[in-house]
Amino acid sequence: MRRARTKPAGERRADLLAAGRALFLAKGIAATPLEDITSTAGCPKGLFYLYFRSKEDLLLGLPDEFSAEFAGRIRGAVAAEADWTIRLGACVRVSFEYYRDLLDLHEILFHHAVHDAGQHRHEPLVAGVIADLLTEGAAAGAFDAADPKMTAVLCYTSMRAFDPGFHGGGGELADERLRRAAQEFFRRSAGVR
Amino acid sequence: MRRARTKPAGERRADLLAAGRALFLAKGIAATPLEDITSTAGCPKGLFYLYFRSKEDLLLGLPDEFSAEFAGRIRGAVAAEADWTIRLGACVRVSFEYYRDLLDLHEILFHHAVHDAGQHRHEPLVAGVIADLLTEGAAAGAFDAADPKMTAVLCYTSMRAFDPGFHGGGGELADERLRRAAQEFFRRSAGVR
Amino acid sequence: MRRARTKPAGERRADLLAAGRALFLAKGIAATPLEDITSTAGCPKGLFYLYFRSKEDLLLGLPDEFSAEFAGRIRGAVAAEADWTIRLGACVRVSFEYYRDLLDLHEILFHHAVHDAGQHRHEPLVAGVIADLLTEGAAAGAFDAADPKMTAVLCYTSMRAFDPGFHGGGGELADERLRRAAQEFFRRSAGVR
Amino acid sequence: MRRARTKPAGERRADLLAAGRALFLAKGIAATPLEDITSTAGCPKGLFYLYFRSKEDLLLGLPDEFSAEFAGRIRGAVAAEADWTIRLGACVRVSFEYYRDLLDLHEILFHHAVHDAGQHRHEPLVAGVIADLLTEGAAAGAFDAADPKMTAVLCYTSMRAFDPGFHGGGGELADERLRRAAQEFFRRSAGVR
DNA sequence: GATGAATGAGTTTTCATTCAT
DNA sequence: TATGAATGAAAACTCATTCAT
Repeated sequence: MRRARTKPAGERRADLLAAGRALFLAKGIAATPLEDITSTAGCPKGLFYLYFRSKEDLLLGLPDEFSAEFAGRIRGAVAAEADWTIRLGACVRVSFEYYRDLLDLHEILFHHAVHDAGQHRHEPLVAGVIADLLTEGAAAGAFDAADPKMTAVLCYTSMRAFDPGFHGGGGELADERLRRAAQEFFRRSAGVR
Repeated sequence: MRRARTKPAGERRADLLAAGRALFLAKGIAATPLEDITSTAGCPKGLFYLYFRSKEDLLLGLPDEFSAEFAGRIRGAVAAEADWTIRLGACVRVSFEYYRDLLDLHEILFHHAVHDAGQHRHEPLVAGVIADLLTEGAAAGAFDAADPKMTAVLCYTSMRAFDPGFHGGGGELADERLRRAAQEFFRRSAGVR
Repeated sequence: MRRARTKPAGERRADLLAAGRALFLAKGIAATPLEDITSTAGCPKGLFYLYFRSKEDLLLGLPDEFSAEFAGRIRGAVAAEADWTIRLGACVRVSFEYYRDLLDLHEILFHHAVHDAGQHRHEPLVAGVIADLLTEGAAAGAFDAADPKMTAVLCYTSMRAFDPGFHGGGGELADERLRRAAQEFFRRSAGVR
Repeated sequence: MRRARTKPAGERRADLLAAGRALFLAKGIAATPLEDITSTAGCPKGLFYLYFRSKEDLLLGLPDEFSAEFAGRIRGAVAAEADWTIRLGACVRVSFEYYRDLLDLHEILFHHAVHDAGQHRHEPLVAGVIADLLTEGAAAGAFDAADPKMTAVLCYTSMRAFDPGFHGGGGELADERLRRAAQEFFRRSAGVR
């Protein structure tokens, strides 16, 4: 029929969110006019305001989504393993992948938030998952981090190195080196026995 | 005399750079109109274009300044010590201080660069200093990092945890914990013997 | 049953008219989106167009209502009295009351009409009632207005002074003074013998 | 030279004010886009915001201008006469003229203000001038208004009858009748001896 | 050089009205 | 009949950059 002018509200909202996500990632927030978002989402400009109060409002909707997704991915990968060291490795692997996909957006949103709503409320989620991993691993006698919570924060922030931007055009080789270094880096930080 | 309208070119440029830095930090790049910069710098709007080709041009001038300053501070602190482990500690200490002052601007510029000029040209400088420290320390038999360069990148990125935003309102206590955890974190990563 | 979605057409129309009246009064015509009207009336947006051709059409429906109501009230009050001077007093009293309730809306509609449909078609009604009073009173030998019709117009317009806005926050005392002054004012204008 | 891209600030502001005045009068506030104002004033859109913070701000600038002008005109005409009854007549004549020119704008602004800033702060000025006339005339033994202040308010509001809209297309004859009736109306209200 | 008024393309946002369901 | 998502033209406002003085 190809009619479908009307879409379920949830889907429309998701389309707009996705369009915003893609465009902010590609060009930055300020450089993305609202009209680009709606045309990418395949809807007229005015419809945007049926789902979001303003451009700002769209921005506010994105971080939660991602932080939750990131945290969920790590948790899932960790839960799939039994051995603590392997769990730690899984955490690193998944994060590496995630950053490759979404870090930039994460960062963009993160920084936008700084100027606006004040503090970064979406970060702790991921750092918390890592902290849990370190704490529980320590309780199980597998790790030995002096201050799991703070260590988790440091581990979390170090992940930004996974952003391809950090080592020019190293290519696959550099990637592989980075993965390996990160695995070692996390193991040492966690104090793997 | 009421003259004094004229200022040495170097000073004017510096004033504008400083004004930009302060305002970008406070409100973000997109949210800072050029006029705010000139009025903060205390000069007429038109004068701006005598010192910079465009707003963008001002942005481009800032990162080098900071990256060099950061790298220089670390290098200085490291050089002031003889023992490798203490040098590492000094590196962490200085970085902590630096981030407290300037991280946000650093980040803002960093992210602006991503969408614009492409790759982050100012990061490697600092990561390079850390890499040198790890490499030289390893050569001296004090450290044992498998891949000093990559480890340095990870160490460098982890420093973002020093951003006060990362742990709500922890206050002095949390700061102290973080400093201590960071020292341990770096020592482990470096593989201090 | 959860039915009751349907309402008699007359009632729906009245609800919308009432909602428009209240909102135009509170915020002005231009500042009142159609959606506010329908939501205040408790009906979906689309339904509006079943009862009115356009927003403009709603506006057009309001003045007649009010002008007729106002004229009717005066006529009623006048008819209830026998003495001409008392009749004039009743006219003033009723007008005072009416203006306190509805002047603003009256004015809003009046002004809207100016730019739109051209001339104020609802004013003459009230002025006409006053003109009748003056003319008939004069015929009965009770009044002596040189030009009853024009005098009636002047009397009618002077009533705008009853708008509370015209004398700040005078309170009850100022109100009483105004009532008294208006009574005298009308008596003199009518040339009460 | 016909250059003159630049204009004295005062003149530009006045041009915009005048353009706004003319257009609001002709089409109403809501129906006048900002761009019409600037194009009428012969300047680009953006320049508007150098002189006014917003469209609203322009509106706010108009009433004072007019109320002062109106009051001034009356005062001037009154001062030019010696006899109190003639003074009253001059007041009516001048007001009649004024209303013919500017009433609509006056009214438009008046009503806009109602919804915005609340109370009509510009009316009292004119009513005050009339009140002075009545009070001083009474002191001189020429008038006899029971409550000069309230009577002045009633006289002032009655002037709205001068708005051509109030008697359809009566033409010159109706105008003459209205002038005459108004003169008589004011004389009676003032209680001319 | 120095100045700040001028410029106008580009953005966000609003909302009356339509229309598929 | 009833609904509210869809539509897009139109409006307000911003601001980097230019340029006459």
